[in-house]
Amino acid sequence: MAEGLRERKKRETRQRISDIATGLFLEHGFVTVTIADVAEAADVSVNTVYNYFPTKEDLFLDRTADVVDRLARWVRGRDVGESAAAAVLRELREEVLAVSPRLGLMEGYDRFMRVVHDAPPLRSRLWTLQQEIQDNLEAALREETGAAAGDPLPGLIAGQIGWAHQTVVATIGREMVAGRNPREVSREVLALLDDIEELLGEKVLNYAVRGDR
Amino acid sequence: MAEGLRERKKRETRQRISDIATGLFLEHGFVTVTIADVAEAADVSVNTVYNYFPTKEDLFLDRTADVVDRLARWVRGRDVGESAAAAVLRELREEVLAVSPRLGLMEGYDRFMRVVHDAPPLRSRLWTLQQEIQDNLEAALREETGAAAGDPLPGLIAGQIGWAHQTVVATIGREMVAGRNPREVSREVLALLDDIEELLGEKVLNYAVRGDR
DNA sequence: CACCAATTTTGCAATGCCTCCAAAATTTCA
DNA sequence: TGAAATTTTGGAGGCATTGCAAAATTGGTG
Repeated sequence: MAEGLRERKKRETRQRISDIATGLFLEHGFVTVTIADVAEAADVSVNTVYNYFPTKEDLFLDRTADVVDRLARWVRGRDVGESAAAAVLRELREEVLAVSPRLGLMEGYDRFMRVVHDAPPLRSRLWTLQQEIQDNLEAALREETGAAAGDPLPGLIAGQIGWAHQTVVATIGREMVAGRNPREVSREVLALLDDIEELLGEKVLNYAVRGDR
Repeated sequence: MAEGLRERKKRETRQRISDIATGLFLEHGFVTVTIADVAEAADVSVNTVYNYFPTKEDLFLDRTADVVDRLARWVRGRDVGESAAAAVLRELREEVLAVSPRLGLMEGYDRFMRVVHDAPPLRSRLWTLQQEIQDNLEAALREETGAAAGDPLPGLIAGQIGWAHQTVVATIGREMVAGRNPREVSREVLALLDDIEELLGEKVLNYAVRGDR
């Protein structure tokens, strides 16, 4: 089923606005660039920008749909005999070892993080994102373990796993902003992951182990 | 040395604005009430409000000076033979057992939390507060342990202890908003603290034990 | 008391995010 | 081609926040 001209143009317009906005933000910072600037550069009206993006932050932090499910997906996909925490640590190690851009291990990520760093609204947005990640993780843990409704454990475990993930991401961001190169940071974060695993309690590391069959 | 008339009036004006603002926010919510409303109710100009409070959020979240040091203070004051985490858990248990208003265990705290709950800027402010608490804790841990500059452990331990604290505070807030009464919540959170302690790793629970002498 | 200096309060203008609403332009389809 | 649906646009306005300079208040001095 072919996609209509209308849909295509909408998608293109949206993408163009997002790209131009991102470019401007990377160049001049988030606070400096106004929505009017973006609109003018994209050759649309200010209202059209608001047609596609509810807030200014959405212009910069667009592709976050897959990251909100990341931890939940990793947990649901854990191996037989593997716990939720172990699965997340394993996936984290794989990404870090592969110097994956998904975690920010890429050339130019420092510029991106710097923009976020000195724009409070963007940092605030990342916090709510982290919250969503953790909520989804908690929901996944509840489903996977069939925990009772009043059981606080899934929330607590989600908090611990979320902390580990958040710590890794934050460290990568900090080091990249500091000007380090991705491979260096990768090596360092692998060591950090070992430290993190050593800190986690047995209960955490053995929660929601996937049974046989 | 007596305090001049000028200083006294300043302090009084500031307090009056803060009180009136808090009252209005509790009554009508944070988003609904404008700064102009506050100014009019306090019988000052809008600019005078900004003279005392940098942002609207500061009108509601004023007295936060002591809370940013809380965890660091608790750690610095830990007993001989007691670890940092143990000290924080002990202090938390004492506050919860005493149904202390400092953690939100008081009649009327639900209204306060409800205002925060549905005002994104206020929640955002609380996140930065939590960050400050944790940074101060990390600094305290570094001082107390004399950890090397590059050692990631103080930061990680601060993260774990901060998580425990944050979890307790968040739970209290959630339950109070749900309409539960303080004593009930106190009992529940004591159980939660046991769960939390069971989840923490040995390394965390034994970090920065205060030596003899 | 009268006056000067420091401090505080206030008014005014402006910027920027964001919302609402209705008119104009564009695209789809019969 | 023409009506219907959709998108774009313009304009007005609310609100937080900032900057600036005038006006009011206060403290101390002669």
